[in-house]
Amino acid sequence: MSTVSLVHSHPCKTCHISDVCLGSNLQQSNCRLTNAHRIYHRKNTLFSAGDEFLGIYVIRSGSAKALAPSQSGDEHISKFHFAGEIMGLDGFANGHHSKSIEFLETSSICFISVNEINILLKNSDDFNQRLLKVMSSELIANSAMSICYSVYTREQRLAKFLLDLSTNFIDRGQSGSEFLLSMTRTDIANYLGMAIETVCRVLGKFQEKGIIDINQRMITINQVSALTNCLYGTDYLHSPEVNNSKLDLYRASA
Amino acid sequence: MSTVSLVHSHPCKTCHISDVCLGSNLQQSNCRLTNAHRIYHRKNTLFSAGDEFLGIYVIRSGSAKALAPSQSGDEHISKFHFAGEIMGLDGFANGHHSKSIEFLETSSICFISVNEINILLKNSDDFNQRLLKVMSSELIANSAMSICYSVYTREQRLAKFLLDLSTNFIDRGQSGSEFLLSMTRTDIANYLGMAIETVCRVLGKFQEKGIIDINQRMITINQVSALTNCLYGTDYLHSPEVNNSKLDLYRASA
DNA sequence: CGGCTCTTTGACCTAGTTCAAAGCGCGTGG
DNA sequence: CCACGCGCTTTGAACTAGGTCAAAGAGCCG
Repeated sequence: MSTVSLVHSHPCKTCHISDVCLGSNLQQSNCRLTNAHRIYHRKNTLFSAGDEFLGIYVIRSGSAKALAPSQSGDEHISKFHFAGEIMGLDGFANGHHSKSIEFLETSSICFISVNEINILLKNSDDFNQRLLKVMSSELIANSAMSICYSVYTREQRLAKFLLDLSTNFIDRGQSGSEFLLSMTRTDIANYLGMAIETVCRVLGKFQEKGIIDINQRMITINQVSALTNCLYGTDYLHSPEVNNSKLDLYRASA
Repeated sequence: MSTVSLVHSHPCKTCHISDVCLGSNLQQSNCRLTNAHRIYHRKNTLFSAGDEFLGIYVIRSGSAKALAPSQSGDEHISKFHFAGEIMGLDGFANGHHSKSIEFLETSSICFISVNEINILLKNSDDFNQRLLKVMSSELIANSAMSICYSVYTREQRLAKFLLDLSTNFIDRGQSGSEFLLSMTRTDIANYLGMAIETVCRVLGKFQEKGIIDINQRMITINQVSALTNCLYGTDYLHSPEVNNSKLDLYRASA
């Protein structure tokens, strides 16, 4: 099993996200990847729609948004990316990216070139399986988003958004109940397919009910159960006489 | 390069969809696949959400719908599948299918088992690349659907739906302007995230304008340009004084 | 012919958009 | 240190696209 060639490099085995990273199997072969640790800042672009597909990118820290261009000129945010996720998988289809990636905050990025990918595919069954797994998972996540767009109310969309963020943070060892949003309300509205005013109103309603506290970009989720109920249960929000402890109880027994 | 083992089999090189099929590279190795040519009928199920991932399925003829279950009990149609397409790619993520597949009409299916996939991945770079390509393309198509759900009006959704169907039929060598819908209005409504009544009304409007003719499940598209205008242009439908030849002209020069 | 599923049409109603305007926090320059 | 401007957020009021409800037509099969 050959070692991937390298220039400016960083051994995967010492990377702090190696346990979630697609490339973590590379530890075994003590491989190093070129271009690791490149830093980008807010509003920087990783690549643009139409750019040649040079490789895939692992986000080590920070966050970014994936923008799909539309004929009408404006762009649709198709995904927010967080640490551990892979960006650029859309490039396999035809050698060009169909979306752009723009960072929301200072972020550290690890690059795996097409050449390196091909070598890894040839030499590592594990890498091969992981890549398929990642792409398959993305397909499933997309399906979930489609359902969100096509049948959820705006309240449900925001509930799902907050819950997804929360589990995302938990997965990365951070607090799932208190975190900072790296995106603007406008970004959220765009991503969820609703008007920015509605985002504000719904978040306001959640806060009124005591389900969350929101201060600028700082979010505290007080009652996860109320959010899951909003998503899956019958209209919890429209029966204000039900108190919160009951909701929590209901969830625990469900 | 080894040959894939087989039981009841059919050589890929003689398959009528070999030029669009993922497995067509297998021609080179003169491989055969097990379980080829299994026939399913309307309302038959290929697999259900939660079922173990045994392999992927190529649809040789006919059509099917992919159903994503939701907590509320009802199902969302996440995709219609036609000849040449691969079904079951969602299984790579965790070894189980997240969606069900139900046939819309009598269909012929070719099965490629997990075992065969792994052998192919090991022995054929081409297969490997194709599989990534197919999944990446699916990711891109999903993004397009997300935009459709999140920002398009119901008219635009139906325009996109008809145009997509049309190009689909053309790709398979059939007429893109006259074809039979294999799905019900209810299916279309579910897929596009709208009420069935709205589907009827919009289709009725398209017909009134002379853009399409629709008779039961039989569709004739008279003016592709009007549909693309509906999708991308400014509100064509609300300026009835513009006649169709002008629209066609506009499109040709665009 | 009766019962079935699927489709169409009409009338009403509401969730969510659009438009308008004001509040608010933060960085920059004087 | 303050004032100004700018990007972002919030809130209110009016409007509408599209959903829901209801009922009737239309093909199809035993």
